[in-house]
Amino acid sequence: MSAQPRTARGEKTRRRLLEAAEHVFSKHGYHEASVSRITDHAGVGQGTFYLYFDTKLDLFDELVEDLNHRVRQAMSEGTRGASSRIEAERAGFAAFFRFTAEHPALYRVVREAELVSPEALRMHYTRIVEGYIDGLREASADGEIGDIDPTVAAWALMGIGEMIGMRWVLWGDGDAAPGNDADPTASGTREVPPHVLDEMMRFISGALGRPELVRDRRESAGEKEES
Amino acid sequence: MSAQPRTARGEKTRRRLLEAAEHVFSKHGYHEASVSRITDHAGVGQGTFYLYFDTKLDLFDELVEDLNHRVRQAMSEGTRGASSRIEAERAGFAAFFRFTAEHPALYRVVREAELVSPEALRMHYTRIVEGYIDGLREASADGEIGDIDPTVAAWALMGIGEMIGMRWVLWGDGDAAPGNDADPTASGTREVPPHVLDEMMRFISGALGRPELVRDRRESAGEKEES
Amino acid sequence: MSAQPRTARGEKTRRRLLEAAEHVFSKHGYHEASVSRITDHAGVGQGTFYLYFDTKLDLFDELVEDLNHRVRQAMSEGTRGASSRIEAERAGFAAFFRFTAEHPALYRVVREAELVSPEALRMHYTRIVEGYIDGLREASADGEIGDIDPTVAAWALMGIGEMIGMRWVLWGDGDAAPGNDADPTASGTREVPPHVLDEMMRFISGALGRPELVRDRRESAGEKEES
Amino acid sequence: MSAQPRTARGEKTRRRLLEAAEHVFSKHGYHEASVSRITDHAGVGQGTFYLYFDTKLDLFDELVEDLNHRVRQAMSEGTRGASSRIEAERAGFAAFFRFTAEHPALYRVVREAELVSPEALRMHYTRIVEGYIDGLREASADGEIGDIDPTVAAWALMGIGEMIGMRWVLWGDGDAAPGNDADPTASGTREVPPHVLDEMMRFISGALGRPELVRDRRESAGEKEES
DNA sequence: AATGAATGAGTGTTCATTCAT
DNA sequence: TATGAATGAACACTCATTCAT
Repeated sequence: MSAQPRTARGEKTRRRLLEAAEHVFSKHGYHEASVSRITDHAGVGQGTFYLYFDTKLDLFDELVEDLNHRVRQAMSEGTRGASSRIEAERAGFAAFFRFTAEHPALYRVVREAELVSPEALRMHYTRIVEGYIDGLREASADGEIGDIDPTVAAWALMGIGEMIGMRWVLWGDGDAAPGNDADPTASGTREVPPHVLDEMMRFISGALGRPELVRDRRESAGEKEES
Repeated sequence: MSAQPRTARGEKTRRRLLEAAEHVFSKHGYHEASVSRITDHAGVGQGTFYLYFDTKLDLFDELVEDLNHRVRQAMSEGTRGASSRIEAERAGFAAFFRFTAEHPALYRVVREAELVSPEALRMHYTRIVEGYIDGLREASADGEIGDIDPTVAAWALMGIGEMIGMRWVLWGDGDAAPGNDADPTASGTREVPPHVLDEMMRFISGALGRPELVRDRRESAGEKEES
Repeated sequence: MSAQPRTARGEKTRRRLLEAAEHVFSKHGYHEASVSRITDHAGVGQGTFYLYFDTKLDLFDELVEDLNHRVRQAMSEGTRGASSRIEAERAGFAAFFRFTAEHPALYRVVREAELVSPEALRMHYTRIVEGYIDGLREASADGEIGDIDPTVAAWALMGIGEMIGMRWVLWGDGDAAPGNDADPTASGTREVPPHVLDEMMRFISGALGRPELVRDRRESAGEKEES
Repeated sequence: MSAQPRTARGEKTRRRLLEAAEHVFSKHGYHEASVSRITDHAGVGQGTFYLYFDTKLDLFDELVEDLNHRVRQAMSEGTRGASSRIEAERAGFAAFFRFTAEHPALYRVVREAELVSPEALRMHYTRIVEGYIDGLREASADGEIGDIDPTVAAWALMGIGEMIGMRWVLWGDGDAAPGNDADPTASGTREVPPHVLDEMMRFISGALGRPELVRDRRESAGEKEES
């Protein structure tokens, strides 16, 4: 594993490297993000990198893990205080999208991980999914949702979140002219439009076996628009 | 675009390169798949590559496009003859998973595309999604499904398919020891277990607003198991 | 040596290649002028090149020789009918500059020849210089010029012509913004400004030992300007 | 510009590369002088090159500039203490020829520059010419030479020096068998024979409008020989 | 703890040339 | 006569990593 700093100064340097890495990875991806670019961005010498990380891949794995902690925390904070499973789901997705918008690295780094560090990627998804599964199981026990297989449902939810996030957060609302090579991060600040979130939640509510919730909201909402 | 061969011999060589590329890209990803590895695999000289493709990226784009045509064809063939939207959906997913199992390149190449050729990736997803949208709109007009926003639903379906495919087709059934760097293609021959497909379809049926179908099937199925 | 065409059609193809070569060499220099660029420009297949020339260098040598014939012819035509050596000299230089303006290849190709085909370059200069020497010797015998060593004088004249040509024909009049990478040929259409030619001839007249000619012209001209 | 070394060790390495480059460029010209040949000659790894120079062209430009400084310094040192303009001119040319003999790179590199880095070449000639112009203007003000246009005269002098240098320094005295591809540097150790320098100076003296100086020397010299 | 110098294997790409048709 | 396909050596350049200071 990578060496742990023994002093406060070292601790600071290590953190600087991690932050620089998130920035550089999220902008350029794993392969284009050279160690020297990272150290330049962190303002340290090139050799310093190897004081704290064994290899570039090492840093990558750590970054994925770190991001994983952070999304999950953001999501669980987002869902705290939700009065129903569906509400919790919605809050969780909203938190996920917000996090994605603020840290596009999540997307770019994680997607590339499939080919760079498959293990890290599986761990990442599995951990998030486990959170879903727990929630779904509880909700099922409480009769809040139908008796769908929580594992399959959890992976499906994971996929929905990832794809909707990519489509609306990462790419923007689709009218934006694509091909903005200049700064791929630029589009990362978008939000998922409210009606997309609404429709997505109706989709999920139905999926989880409480169509009445869906119908309720639909009736109260009155109108609905097309995307 | 890339130069077209003017003779039958050239045509054959070009196809050999494309096939080699699919193999090498799917095994190593874009960055590790060097041009020389591709030409070696195709059994041609390195210079020959540039007779048919301007750059490595050029070939990549063409490959993504080619795969896109092929999945979509596989899916539309799979759905031909389905008697309802839900049945069509199921057949489409089954075809998609089968294709993925046989061409793991789809996954690996496409996921990496986000960082290599974003435009190609957007095109890829967008085209598949458009097919979904059309189907959903028709089904909605026929009263077969609820009035969910077809665009949002389509992207959600795309996400579900991708994630379930990654989880069960690419990774295998989860008990398999991971970390098999030696030949990541190996796990690509798995199938999505039937009950996973069943649960996934129940999830989707509910989502699309015809819970009665769900209930029906559930009752007729009698038992249900956990993943 | 390079093969000679046996038919009229072959003769035409060969000439097309030579013309394309002059164009491409003069625009890009020897190294950047690939055989394929030449054949493309000539509108023939790549293999056709080797029907008429053994190597790229072969073509280069032939081109230098061809250009040499053409400049010398242009110069001797230019001097025909001159009533004095000095007048002949002036007419010769004017013809040389005109030729250079119309065929920038002369400059670019010949200068690069030093490193590509030294023999061709020596031959080129030597032949032109020999023409000068003959003329100077005659003029000296006629008492038209002083008794300067004709060989040294001839090389000096060669140098003057080349440098003035580069400075005023190739580069333009010096006020032109440099760095015109776009089309280096563009500047090749300039002329040597008349007063530069005048001053150059006064310089040469003095050098050749007939200062009275210089004085005469200077007096009749009255004014003189600075460059 | 290219990165500057931050330590003494780096400084030494950079200088080694510059020296190797002069050697290799002067022997093979820009195109044949591969980076690996240069680094081999310098005894450093190939990657080291890019620590100090951004590109091969970068190094080339720097080398041209460096050579330019050095010739001009050699020339101005050579002319120091000359008692007349004509004497200064002679000393300057002698210094120029000596430098050329010792650093054939001047010739080969500079001539190729026309096609490799036109800007560098123009700068090179222009700077030398500016030195000439200053000297000529002074001499003209002192009545030492006629009132020839100094700019035109300066370029003419530049051309004479370059051509005579090529003919007698680079090629040797003309009897030497040409075509010595093996080591083109070999011929670079020649000197301009004294009588060639004499005749060249008579040519120039006449050109600059002080024919009496010419006559004087001619009379005192008595005889003259052919080259 | 920190660094800049150094490296060499590796990359994508070009090109003069050969050859079967 | 003419061609386009094929080649492999060569090139400029990058980069993760090591090491002396």
